[in-house]
Amino acid sequence: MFESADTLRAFNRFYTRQIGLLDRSYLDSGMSLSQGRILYEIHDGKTNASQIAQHLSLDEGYLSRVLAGFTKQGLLKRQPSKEDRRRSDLSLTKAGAGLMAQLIERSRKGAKERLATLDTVEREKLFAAMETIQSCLSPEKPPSLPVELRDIQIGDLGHLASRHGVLYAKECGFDQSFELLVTDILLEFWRNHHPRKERAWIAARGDQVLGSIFCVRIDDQTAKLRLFHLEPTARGLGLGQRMLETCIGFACDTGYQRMVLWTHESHEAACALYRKNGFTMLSATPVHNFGQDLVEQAWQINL
Amino acid sequence: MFESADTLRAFNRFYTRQIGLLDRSYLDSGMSLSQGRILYEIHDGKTNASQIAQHLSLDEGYLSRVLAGFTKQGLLKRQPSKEDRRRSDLSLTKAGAGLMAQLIERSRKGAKERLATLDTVEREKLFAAMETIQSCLSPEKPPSLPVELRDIQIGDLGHLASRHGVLYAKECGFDQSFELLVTDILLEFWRNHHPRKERAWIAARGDQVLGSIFCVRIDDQTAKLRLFHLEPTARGLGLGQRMLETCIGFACDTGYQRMVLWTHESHEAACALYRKNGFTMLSATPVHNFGQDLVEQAWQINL
DNA sequence: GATCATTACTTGACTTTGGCAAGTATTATC
DNA sequence: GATAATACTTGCCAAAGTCAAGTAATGATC
Repeated sequence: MFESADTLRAFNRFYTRQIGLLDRSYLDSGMSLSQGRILYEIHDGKTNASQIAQHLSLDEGYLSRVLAGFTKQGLLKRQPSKEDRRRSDLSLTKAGAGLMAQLIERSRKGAKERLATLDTVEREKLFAAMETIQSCLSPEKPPSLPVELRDIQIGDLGHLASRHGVLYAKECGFDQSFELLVTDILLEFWRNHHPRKERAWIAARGDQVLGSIFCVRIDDQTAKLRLFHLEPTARGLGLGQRMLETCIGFACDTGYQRMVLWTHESHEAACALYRKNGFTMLSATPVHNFGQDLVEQAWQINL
Repeated sequence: MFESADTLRAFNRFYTRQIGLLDRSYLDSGMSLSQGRILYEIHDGKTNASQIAQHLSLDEGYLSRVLAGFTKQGLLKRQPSKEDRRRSDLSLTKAGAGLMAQLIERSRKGAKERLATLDTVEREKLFAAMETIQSCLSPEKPPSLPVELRDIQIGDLGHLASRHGVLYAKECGFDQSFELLVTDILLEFWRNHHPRKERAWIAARGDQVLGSIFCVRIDDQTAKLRLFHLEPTARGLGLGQRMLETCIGFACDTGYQRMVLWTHESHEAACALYRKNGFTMLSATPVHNFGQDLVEQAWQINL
């Protein structure tokens, strides 16, 4: 059986090979990969041996000898540290810095060659992907951005219409008319919504939109829940519950007596959530809509 | 000065470290990383030594000795191949397969631990990123999908509105009203466009939308070019020119006498493209629109 | 302020890794 | 049927890397 961990393992194998190609005789310098990495770390500002040993997880004995070798070749200066006389302060000599500059140039050239087969679009995607991986796998990774429920902003209208259209097409086979309907609803909301009695929340992490929920006014006593959706990848995190609570809470605070909503029988997860939160189903009607046979349901909750 | 190649280099360093952590004594098996990789390749179905040597870029001499070692330890069976008697067919013994299963289990456990800190959304992003990197950097990578100019489909309406809204907000400081206007135009097009006299093209690579261009009817003699845009990452590939040619070509074939368009002075790249393709500017009018002071331009070409 | 533990290295002794070149048997190619 | 190429194998060797023990300095504890 396939496990998601295998995806990570496959990538590790892939990138191990990728790096292996750069390996033997680091950039034709006659240095090993390890030596090159050590020199790079000094160039990069590491000033003592144990830092480097830890960062690259190298044996200190081996490192010690490599550093002695560098010193002998005139690439490295070592001075006993003033703060801590056990340590040596490491710094490159002119020759060392010169060599490093050469190596960096060569490494850049290699990287450029790799990138040459890619156009701008692919390159952007590649870099974005690399950043994602680094931020996900770094042990010091900043705790992932919190999911916030924010107000609607530029770009959301179209994005929500698009995602509703695509997801309902994929999951329920809806045709284009559904996207148009959603667009109409969104336009109407933007142009005419009552700022205090109506509100939309976008669930977002950073600039990634995960879902939406709207509360709109039917009359002074009745609010309507609309455009509730969650991206498939964001399901199962309790986010739907949080959004629903927020929306019901707003309707309560605003003074509505009840909240209604329309949905379809096939949305089982959503229906379960409505029921759990105190909604009851008022009616179920077979209809043909958006190119599909559906059972439309009306739900209500007293606030 | 920073070069984009440095992004790749930094990622290589990052992942080298990442892999280095798995390195010494491969998963506590007493095997080196290389040995572990070799065993894995046999498990994975490689049946002869030169295949493995090539895949892992290892020395054949070294490989030969490692395989001899495995055989001695009872992990590996080697039989002279029937098709080619220079080769040996490699396969794991029961003991070898058992060890491999253990190692895979251990490796999975490690991978799971890594992934445990991530939630579903982040994991999805991580896997998508890994796939991107593999497909970009694989030497055998399928030549990147071609950019096609396709018809409009479900999800495009909202997506285009959103991207127009966001890009114009970012690049020109436009306010929300622009996204609403674009949405109206798109809705109108979807609902009422003349199937033979009007047309939209979406520039897309796979499921990634790169830009759009529309040709709509003003009257029997006059076509109008609308909603021409390119994602920033897709600029400089000659794609704009291709889209413009396609659009003008369609207007010609359809029997229009001329094509008009509206744009703003600040869109210098687009204006240059229009001029290059035979458009002339008819008028320039200062206006206040979308929250900005703009110079609106009308352009025309005789077909 | 003496003692013990820890850190930052160094050194010696050793094993493993893996590169290079030369050799053998087999197969492909012209 | 000669020549070239492939699929290994073997010997030789240097470099890479490990392990354990040692020194000197610092930090922690009572």
